[in-house]
Amino acid sequence: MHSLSEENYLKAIYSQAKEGAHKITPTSIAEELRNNPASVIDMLKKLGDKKLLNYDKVKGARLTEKGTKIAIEIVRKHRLWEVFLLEKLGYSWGEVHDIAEQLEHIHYEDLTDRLDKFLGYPNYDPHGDPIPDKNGKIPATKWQALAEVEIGKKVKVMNVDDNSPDFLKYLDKQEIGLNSILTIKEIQNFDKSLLVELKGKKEIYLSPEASRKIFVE
Amino acid sequence: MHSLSEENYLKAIYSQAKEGAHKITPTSIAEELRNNPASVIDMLKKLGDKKLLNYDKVKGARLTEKGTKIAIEIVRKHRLWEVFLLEKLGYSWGEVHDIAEQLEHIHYEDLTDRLDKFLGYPNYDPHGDPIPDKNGKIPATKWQALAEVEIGKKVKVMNVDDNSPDFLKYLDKQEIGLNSILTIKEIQNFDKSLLVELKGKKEIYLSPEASRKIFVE
DNA sequence: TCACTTTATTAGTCTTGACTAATTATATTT
DNA sequence: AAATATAATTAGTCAAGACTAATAAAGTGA
Ligand SMILES: [Mn+2]
Ligand SMILES: [Mn+2]
Ligand SMILES: [Mn+2]
Ligand SMILES: [Mn+2]
Repeated sequence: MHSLSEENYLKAIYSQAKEGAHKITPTSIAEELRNNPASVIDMLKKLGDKKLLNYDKVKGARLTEKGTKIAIEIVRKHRLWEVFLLEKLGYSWGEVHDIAEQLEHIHYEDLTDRLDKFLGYPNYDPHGDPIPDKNGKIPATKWQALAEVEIGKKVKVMNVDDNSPDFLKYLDKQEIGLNSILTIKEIQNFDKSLLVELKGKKEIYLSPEASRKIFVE
Repeated sequence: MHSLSEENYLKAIYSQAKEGAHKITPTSIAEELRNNPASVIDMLKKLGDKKLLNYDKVKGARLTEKGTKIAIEIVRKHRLWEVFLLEKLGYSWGEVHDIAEQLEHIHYEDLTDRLDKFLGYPNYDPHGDPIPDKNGKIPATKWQALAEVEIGKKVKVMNVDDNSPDFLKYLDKQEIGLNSILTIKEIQNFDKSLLVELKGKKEIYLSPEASRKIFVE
């Protein structure tokens, strides 16, 4: 098996690739892992030796098939544990991420699949992120940032792009969660803030930053 | 928080004390952790500096109150996770220990107590070991080794003293588990093997080693 | 008591995965 | 193009936690 550190690197690189980063650099990885580029370069060398990725200055870091597979397994575990923590232990969606960050590194024959079964084979985690299946297949999702939605449209919240406790607590306070139904009432000209109607409840203003982190269909 | 390694040392020392070891030495700890006495001495120094234990050559290692508290928390987590793995994920009692060995090191506010609640506040783990409560209280148990039971007595299996997959698989094959009802039929003179009747099922021979690891009431 | 065996301890190394500081490459501005 | 800023890389260090080999201390048996 791979060390906790190695796994976190693979996951970080995978997630940047998934977000469409055109080049994954020591600096970008260091930022994500909150460590420094010199450390990252050491690790890139090591993971390169293990054939889990290729790194060169021009193309940046790219996971090999083997590396991708491992990253996806960790993502799968992470998201399944999040579901567990929310549904079975009653944590809020703002708390589950940090705990799953640890649980994702527990390895044992069959553990992930049993957890999956126990949870009833969920397709999405508490933040609306898709859970890879046993074979690493990930349901494609094609949601739209709330910021892109036209005025007047009625949409459903499917995903949030920022799992930080801060942001999620902010949404909790606004009473926005997954599956909330929103209608765009106004877009402020001066800063692109949105005025949205939260179905049946109230109207609220959302900052442009927030509206770029909320995905809907 | 303390490192995974530190926690494993505290747990090892705690468990030897619990078993009534009159002196806990670098060698005995090294044996339990499958590492070597020189490493243990380094760690004893470190844990001593942190006031988690006192070590001297004559008295051996003794946990302080603070050290004991931490050890009990880890034991609590370990046993609760074992219950989870058995009851919710369907692992056998021979598999749960190794997984719990990893899970016991996951830390997060409230996690243990929520798990406890989710599991319905169990009192014993899958091996019959008592689970410390929220305050570290451990239900006293006063069971008898099967090896000590008189001929003719009918007893119930309450605990097994060896959590290794090997031993537990051996018991599975004999169809002995927690709560099995046994009647001692014969004690072989030449080696103290027991002939026991497994209620309603069959008669089997148990080696003296096995009968010292099975606790009954 | 003396030789022998077992334990404890120290000293020195090693690996992992960080870090800082210095250096070299690349990009951006002027 | 030169000056400047940013990014990548190298070199050297460090702490944690392990190990081996060497030495010191206890314990045991004859
Ligand atoms: Mn992680
Ligand atoms: Mn998530
Ligand atoms: Mn452990
Ligand atoms: Mn147990």
